[in-house]
Amino acid sequence: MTYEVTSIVEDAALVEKRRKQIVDAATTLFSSQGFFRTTIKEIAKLAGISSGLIYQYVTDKEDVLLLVLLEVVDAYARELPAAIESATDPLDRCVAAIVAYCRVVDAHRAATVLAYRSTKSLSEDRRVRIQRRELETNQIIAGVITECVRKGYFRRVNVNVLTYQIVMTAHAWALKSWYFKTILTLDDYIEHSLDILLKGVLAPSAEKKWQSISKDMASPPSNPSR
Amino acid sequence: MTYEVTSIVEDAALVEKRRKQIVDAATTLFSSQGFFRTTIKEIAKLAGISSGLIYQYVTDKEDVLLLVLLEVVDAYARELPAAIESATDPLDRCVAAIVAYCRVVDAHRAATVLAYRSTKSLSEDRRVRIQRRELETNQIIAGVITECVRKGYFRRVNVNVLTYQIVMTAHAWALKSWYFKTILTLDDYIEHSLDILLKGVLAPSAEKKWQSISKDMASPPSNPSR
Amino acid sequence: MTYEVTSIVEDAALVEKRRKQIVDAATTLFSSQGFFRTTIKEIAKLAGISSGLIYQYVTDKEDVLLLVLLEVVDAYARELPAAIESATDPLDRCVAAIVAYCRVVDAHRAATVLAYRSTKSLSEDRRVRIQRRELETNQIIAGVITECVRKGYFRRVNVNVLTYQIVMTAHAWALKSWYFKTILTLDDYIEHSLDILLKGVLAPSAEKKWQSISKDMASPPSNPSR
Amino acid sequence: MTYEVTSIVEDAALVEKRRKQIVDAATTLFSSQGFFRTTIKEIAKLAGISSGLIYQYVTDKEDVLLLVLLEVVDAYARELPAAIESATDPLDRCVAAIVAYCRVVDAHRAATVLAYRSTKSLSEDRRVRIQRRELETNQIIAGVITECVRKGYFRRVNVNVLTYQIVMTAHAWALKSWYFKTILTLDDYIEHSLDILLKGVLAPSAEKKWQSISKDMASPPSNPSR
DNA sequence: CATGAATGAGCGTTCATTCAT
DNA sequence: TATGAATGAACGCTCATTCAT
Repeated sequence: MTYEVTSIVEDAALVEKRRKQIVDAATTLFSSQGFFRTTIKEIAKLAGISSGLIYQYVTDKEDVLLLVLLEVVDAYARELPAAIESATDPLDRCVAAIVAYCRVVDAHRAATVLAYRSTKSLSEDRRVRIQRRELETNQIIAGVITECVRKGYFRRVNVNVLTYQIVMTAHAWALKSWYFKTILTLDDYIEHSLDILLKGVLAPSAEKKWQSISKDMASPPSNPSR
Repeated sequence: MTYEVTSIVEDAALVEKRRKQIVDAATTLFSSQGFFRTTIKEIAKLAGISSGLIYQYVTDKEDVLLLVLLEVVDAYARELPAAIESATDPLDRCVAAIVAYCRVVDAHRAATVLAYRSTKSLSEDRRVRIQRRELETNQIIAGVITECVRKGYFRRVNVNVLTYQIVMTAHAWALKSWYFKTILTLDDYIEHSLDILLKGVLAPSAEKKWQSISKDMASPPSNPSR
Repeated sequence: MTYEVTSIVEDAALVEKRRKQIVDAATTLFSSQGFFRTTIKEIAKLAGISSGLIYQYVTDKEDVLLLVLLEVVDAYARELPAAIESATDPLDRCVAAIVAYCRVVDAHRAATVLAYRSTKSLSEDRRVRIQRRELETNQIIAGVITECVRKGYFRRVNVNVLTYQIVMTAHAWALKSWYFKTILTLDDYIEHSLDILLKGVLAPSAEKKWQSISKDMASPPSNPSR
Repeated sequence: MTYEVTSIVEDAALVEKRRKQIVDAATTLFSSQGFFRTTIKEIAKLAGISSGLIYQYVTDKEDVLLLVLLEVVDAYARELPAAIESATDPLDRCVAAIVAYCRVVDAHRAATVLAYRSTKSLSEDRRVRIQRRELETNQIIAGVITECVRKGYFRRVNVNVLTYQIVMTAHAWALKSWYFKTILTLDDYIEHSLDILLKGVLAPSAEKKWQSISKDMASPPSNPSR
């Protein structure tokens, strides 16, 4: 997970450690105050180091933002595959992927919102690096969808549009948490979203299978018609 | 459309005119450079007035942002109802609402993205005002969905979740336009999205009606399985 | 005397006034502490304005240095011609030029030293501008030398080398004033320098004329052999 | 050649070696970028040592500058006497001294300019040490001039002024090399300068001797009247 | 002796905001 | 009402110097 962000310090372990301190502090601060309202000195203070030291591990304030955003997209890239591997049947895998994605978003809620707010604060080339990673993650989801289509579970839909529909559904949990948090839990949200999204693409022949999966899910929608 | 934003100047018509100049300039600049990278001087210059004058119509730089964001959410509040009124049957109204929402987003792509980027730059109370407006707009959509459910067109889904699913679908066109623009047109996007979203909630008895609506739409998905 | 240094402020008279304040303050400070040890805030304070205001009249700290150095070279360009015009005979004019040059240097001692210390702190293009002005001033001296040669007062010497010999003689008064001030006065210095320099280039036929000029000079070398 | 600059390290040979590394690196960097634009890290890197180590051999960054400038003035003090000893006749010795001085300056062009730029960056007491050395070197030249005067080769001129005239002539080759390099070679420059300077002080009786010396010089002025 | 990570004071510069005109 | 010159707090960043290893 080398970030291709150059550091003056050579000791790899130290770089790892310091960067973690910096990124952790910056994530907290950027999330609550935004990139521009956060000062390098605040980051340094929260990270427990001096402000000058940050520049031994990073070239720019923008570089700190890049590191923070990479951390988020990497969390997806790390955790999604693990979730998928737990199952073999395409439909199971698809559901697992969606559930996992939503949970990762929930765990990184602040950082997810930050990505939407701050990606444009990056220089062109750094922004492109983030977008490339997002596409890579999306390919994982697109992959399981394609499996489902091949296996005849899904009717023939536009895979890319469906992929983003799923992605946006997950992101919405973070982006609109100020609203959702007032009306339902994450598990409810996942249930309802799966219900809406998958019902729309299931082939008739797969509906029975879906119902059994649906029933197995831990906490059934508590309030289906609110 | 009094914005509850205090102005020193009393002549209402002049206030209207100046604010329009300011908001237009600010929208352009905020969208391309972001809130923090844009200076009051730049806004003044583009608006064709002096920087000092801005403070006769606004208390703060943040106030300018508020005005800009209110403009966007108002565009929804203005144009959605118009689209809905064109039809009477709930399903037609629902489709019309979704299509209209997507088109409004497309017309305000930059500003929509801006809303996601910059809402958090507002102070708590101003942010809440924006969110309240967003909810009001969403109520319009929730309304037509409820109509569809009552009429038996839609099965009993969580109306609020579905509403945001629709909203996020429309917003996604703006938020991920860097990607979508490379693979399909707005019309294609709307088609595919409707296909996925509505199929998932239509009651069996309404499917025939949906098919006829679907067929009437100008440009059918040109590439359904891409 | 437009300095081709861009200012944000448009009122020409104000620009003139503020720049004078800035240049005067900067000249004092740069001379006593050097360019790098002097801060913008110090300049602002001494100039009686705020630090931010400086950037309305200058783009850079380096720009302030440029203005200061231009002031010095302009002093030469302004005062030399005046001194020369006072006489018509080439030899008289040449002596007048040298004397005048030495006096200008004396009046701008600190700034002259500054030019030697700090010209290299300028960016390439700004340094070139200064050098070009220096050459222009030198042309004035080279001109009177050429006149003297044509008139047969001077034997045929390398005009450019002699020109710089004269220039360096004058500058030396500033550059080595820490030494000269301990052993003689400016007038003495001029006398001795003229004695050495001109004797070396006078044609035999002009020696009589030189002696009469020499005798006319106010304060004869008080200590010819020290 | 103990520089009276205190070092923590005791091994004299090592001190010598390290100081040479440091001074060599610093001379290069100071000359091209100036004292303030050069960082201790850059010096350390070019010297092939760590930045911390420099402080074992020097107390200050300013101390490094002192060492560098002492090196230059020492070059004069070292090489001038050698040049003079090659001849016995005062006039020969004088010419040899001037020629040698010019050549030393040429060999240390960058460092000579550096001395003019940076001497004032030193603290008072360190600056005085440099000036004292400069005066010592000048005494060598003043010495041969005095010899010439005693021997009747030179008329009675102000020895100190003439000494500095010579010194400045040599320094000018470095200070104004941006100009001279475009119009003549070092040898031409020396020729012309000697021609102007010495002609002005030669007693009539010594002119013949001067002419024979002059003729012996390798490359006669190629362009005497330019 | 030597290293280089760490510190933190201090600088140039920007820009929202004010206010005399 | 309108202007734009003026203010000054605040920020990102640099770098001489120290010190644990």
